Amino acid sequence: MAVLPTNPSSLELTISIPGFASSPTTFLPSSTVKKLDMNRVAIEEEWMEVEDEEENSLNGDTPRKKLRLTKEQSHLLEEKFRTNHTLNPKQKESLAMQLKLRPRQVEVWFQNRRARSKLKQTEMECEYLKRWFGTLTEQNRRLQREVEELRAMKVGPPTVLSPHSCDPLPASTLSMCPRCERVTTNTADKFLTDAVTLSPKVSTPALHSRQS
DNA sequence: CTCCCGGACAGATTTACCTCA
DNA sequence: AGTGAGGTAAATCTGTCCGGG
Repeated sequence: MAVLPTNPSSLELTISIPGFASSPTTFLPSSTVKKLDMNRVAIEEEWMEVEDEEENSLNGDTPRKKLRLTKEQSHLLEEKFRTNHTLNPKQKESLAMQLKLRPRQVEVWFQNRRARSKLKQTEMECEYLKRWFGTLTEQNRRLQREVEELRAMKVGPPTVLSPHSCDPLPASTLSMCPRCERVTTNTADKFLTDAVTLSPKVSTPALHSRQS
């Protein structure tokens, strides 16, 4: 395995040898892998050595170690992600080279990043829908109150006004509005019920167009 | 057209590491 | 200083889709 002297001044984070995608577990002696500088072990021959070592130690019981990206690496990955959420093989290769990482690590990072941004988006939508639900609930309450008030008002002989001329219509005998010919009931009660049913339309928010 | 294979990806899960009480 | 809980992110696993032979 390639164990190189650490250089604390070049990195904020020091890392251990990461696992490889092709091998589910990385088994390296913990005494030797601790605090390895990722940026110093990434050249090809060294990775080959690491892979050999891994191959040889697959049956060991040393727990795999996890890579921690440096701030610089994360920053560059984020920058690339901002312009492109997926990479073609060429881009992946060149970015990996630039970051001194393996292409597989770049690929994994992008996969996880996509998952994180989708999760974030879903959470935002969830919050938005919660607020919308609250608004609708409140609106519904208001309309119910209004219905109750209108019901209370109709206790005496009801007078229903034509929606067009505002002329009083005899509600008890009304069967149809003379103008629009749509009211089929002859009771003010039904008229009021319809008014509630036909409450103002609430436009559905365009959830997917809110992403910026 | 169907089958098979390999690569890319999403989603779920595991796990190492970090922070904080 | 030590420790356990919880969070984060890298890595892995599994299943699906799709293009090419």
